[in-house]
Amino acid sequence: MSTETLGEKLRQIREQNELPLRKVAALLDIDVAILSKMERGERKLSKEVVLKLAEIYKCNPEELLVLFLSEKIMYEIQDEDLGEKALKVAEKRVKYLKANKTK
Amino acid sequence: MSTETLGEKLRQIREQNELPLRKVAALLDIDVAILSKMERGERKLSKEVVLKLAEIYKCNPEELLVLFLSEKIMYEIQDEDLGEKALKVAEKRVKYLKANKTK
DNA sequence: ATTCTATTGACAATAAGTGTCAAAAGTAAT
DNA sequence: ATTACTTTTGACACTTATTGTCAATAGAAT
Repeated sequence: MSTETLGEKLRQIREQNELPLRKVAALLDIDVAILSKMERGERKLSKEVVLKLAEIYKCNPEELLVLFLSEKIMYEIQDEDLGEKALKVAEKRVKYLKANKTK
Repeated sequence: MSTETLGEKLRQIREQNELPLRKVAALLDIDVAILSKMERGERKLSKEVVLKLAEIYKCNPEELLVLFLSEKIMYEIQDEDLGEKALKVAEKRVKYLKANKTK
């Protein structure tokens, strides 16, 4: 199982594409320092940035978005003993909401 | 399936115990207004408040805490299409962490 | 040494969350 | 309808988080 963080994965992709922070930051229209921190997990990524990065690197946004969301989730439950139970309850609710979306 | 919010459930329990907001708020050492808002979902509940309420109402804290955590999770994924996938990834990671906790 | 890249920390600006209070609204009983 | 009690609402100050900007520093490559 992959235990890579989103930031680490994004850095890896950027290096594969041989793009410097400078250029990517320019495309994102954010400061290099922020992007650097995002890749190292010192600053939070936003959904918008993740989507833009998927475009820039021409990769499937879904995988990145799932990782992005799951990290936000992990952050909420931290090391709670009841984390797993809470996840299961959340899953049931999401399914319920999806089933009743149109109603 | 229960689609009740934590606040609604807490209000219900309080009413079953026939306690006014005033008294519970005093026990919690918070303002009545805040408790009122918490029960109606206008203010966020904290883990501490949830635990204290479980004591006050003499009910099992686990159920309340699971609901508390799952609401925080739901808040993060909102109505994201990928929410369910993200939940599954988070679950895998939690299990992984739990398995490697002592290492 | 120079150039390009990346990291760090300080700082200000902004947004988000919290606590306090008092006025207003709702409820029930007499 | 007045009284007593409970609850809701909104304004406000206060604190805490988050975010953006910038410049100095460090690292790597040539």
